[in-house]
Amino acid sequence: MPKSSVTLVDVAKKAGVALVTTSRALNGTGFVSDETRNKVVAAAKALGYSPNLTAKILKGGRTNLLGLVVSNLHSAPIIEVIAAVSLAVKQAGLDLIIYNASTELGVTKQQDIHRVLGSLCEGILLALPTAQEGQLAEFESSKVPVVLLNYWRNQTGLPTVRADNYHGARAAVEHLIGLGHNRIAFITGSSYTGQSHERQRGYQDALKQAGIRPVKGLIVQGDFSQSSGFNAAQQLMALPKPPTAIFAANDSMSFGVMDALKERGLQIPGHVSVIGFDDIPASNHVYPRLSTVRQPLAEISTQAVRLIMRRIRPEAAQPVADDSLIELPSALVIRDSCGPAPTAGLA
Amino acid sequence: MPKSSVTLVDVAKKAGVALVTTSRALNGTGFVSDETRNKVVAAAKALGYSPNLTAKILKGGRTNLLGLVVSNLHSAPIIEVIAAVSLAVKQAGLDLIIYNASTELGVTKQQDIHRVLGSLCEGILLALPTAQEGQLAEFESSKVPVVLLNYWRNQTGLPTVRADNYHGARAAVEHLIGLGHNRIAFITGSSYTGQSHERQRGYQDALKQAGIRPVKGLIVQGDFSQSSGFNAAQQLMALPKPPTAIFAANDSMSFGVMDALKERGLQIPGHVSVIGFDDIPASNHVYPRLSTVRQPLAEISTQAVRLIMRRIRPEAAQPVADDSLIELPSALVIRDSCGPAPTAGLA
DNA sequence: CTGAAAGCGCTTACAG
DNA sequence: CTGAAAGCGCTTACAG
Repeated sequence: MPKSSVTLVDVAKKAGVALVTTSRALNGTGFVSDETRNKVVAAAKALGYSPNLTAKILKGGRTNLLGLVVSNLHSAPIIEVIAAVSLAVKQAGLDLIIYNASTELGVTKQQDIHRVLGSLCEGILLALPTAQEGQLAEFESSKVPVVLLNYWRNQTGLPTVRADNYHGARAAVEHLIGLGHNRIAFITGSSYTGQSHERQRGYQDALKQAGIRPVKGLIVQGDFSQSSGFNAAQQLMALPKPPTAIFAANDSMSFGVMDALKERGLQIPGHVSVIGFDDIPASNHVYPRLSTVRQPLAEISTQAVRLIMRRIRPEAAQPVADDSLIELPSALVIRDSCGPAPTAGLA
Repeated sequence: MPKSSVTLVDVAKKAGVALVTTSRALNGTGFVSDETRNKVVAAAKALGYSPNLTAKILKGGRTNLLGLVVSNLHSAPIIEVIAAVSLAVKQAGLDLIIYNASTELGVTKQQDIHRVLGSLCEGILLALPTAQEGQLAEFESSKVPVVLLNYWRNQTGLPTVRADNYHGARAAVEHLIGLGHNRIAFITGSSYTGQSHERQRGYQDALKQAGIRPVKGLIVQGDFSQSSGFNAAQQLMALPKPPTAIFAANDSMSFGVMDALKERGLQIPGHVSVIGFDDIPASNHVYPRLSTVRQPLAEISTQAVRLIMRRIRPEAAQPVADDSLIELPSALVIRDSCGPAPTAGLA
């Protein structure tokens, strides 16, 4: 039984003052003479006192804790989000607790998350791209503020901060078109996050705008994984008229595409151009360096934290009109994986 | 003020029974008639009651929470650890809270971690390869059980579960020697985790055992990052007598090595063999697929959770002799990036 | 500037 | 099977 924690009364006794004075001395609340404070602080230190957070919370005090729920640790963007949220929360002077709600875990009932985080945290950030309506319901009636990050799947009453997938995808495809490509393939991601759909819409509108007739076979189903990108590229390059450029719905699939292309002895971008979406750190390290669309993950995270903070510390926030949906622009990042379309004569 | 949470007394009032009965009915503790239980459950549901975790904790109840502290989200192995620990904790019937103690966050004083996690969790797992003695001191006197994962940096009184880096590295180098290589380079990781040191020791002993004279210039300093692997490989291949095989202290650096080799037009493993350490998921997806040494991260995580569980739920554990240091074997994984040493004649 | 009292929401003995 | 009481460790009014 490691139940031997020292409490405030122990410190009070040792310092020879009242319990309440001890509390004040340690928290810097109210008036305490310097002499008393020093005595108390010394006693606390001598005893190795550390306050019991839960008692504080129960008393209605602020926990200074924010919760972040994530559902897929094996996705590079989510790691960026975690890092950025950690930093933003720190800067706001609070602490962050992360909860892994991976569905692989099976047993994870959304109710658990809410029970645990709901009574511990002052606010909750949800990075749950695949969450279904039912899962969100619990949070919609939550007593603590909740914000959604990069959520596209359904309508929801919850405030949301996300990237503009549509215009980012358009920019990628327009870049390719500008390089002279007109046989441009698209590899989709999993359909259930909604993000892939937005990117596909951007792809299709860019083609239409340029007067390029869409070709059915040039859209291939992927699932955001590197190997699905590999397979999709295999399939595309086996076409009678293979594409000269491939736009994958995320960077991971682009890596798979590059591998498949290299295995066929094809040069990037000499023979085929490749462009991705996300701009994860690895994209700047592969060879050739991947052109892609940058999701403003850091800014999304910062804004989401700002939204939460505005709700839990209204006194420190400047009023803003409407912030129930913030959509941040994605930016084209041009590196080395896209080049001019090979001329027909040489192809 | 979202202070409108329904409490046990609300439920009790609505159900028309005493507070204590409500508690029992909801927790399945003690005797409650089916009729009463049904009434209570119905009332709780109608009110949308969700128990206040902190009050439970304060009463000395179990929190059913374990904490995991990590320090570098941008390392692939740590992600595996998080995933595996999440799963193991789930299977043990508890919940996991993750705390990001990245030093990039600057402000993170170890004390915060301890204060927050210490009063919330029944046990704490520390995946802090770079932690210094001082940082660990706080945890050594902790009232809640603490276990270290993959810690090598210093001596510590804390129970530790880790991979056998030394024999894993030896196996990697012996594999290379078996393929006829005798100019084998080693790229170190950051020195401050202690892991790189162990791997280097394995490298050196394998060479010695085979009667291969160590060459100073064949050991190059890296820092576990992909780009440091790239640079190290550049440097190595610029040597008058470049190596025919490169052993990098982790997989990320191996990727950098491969990129550097490809950029020089060298074939892997035709011209140069490459082997890494970790076996992160990407290693099976790069081209060519990377031979490496597999850290038993999943098993390390499982064992660490088992250690904690034994301490916080002694009744459910079978007694074991000594478990203050568990070292799990690393396994050689042979894929496509290592081949026979090019014969001098052809080189 | 310091202290005695009440209470946060819950559970654990102790009585019926 | 059900209930009244005490108390977990702390903080916030309320009095001196």
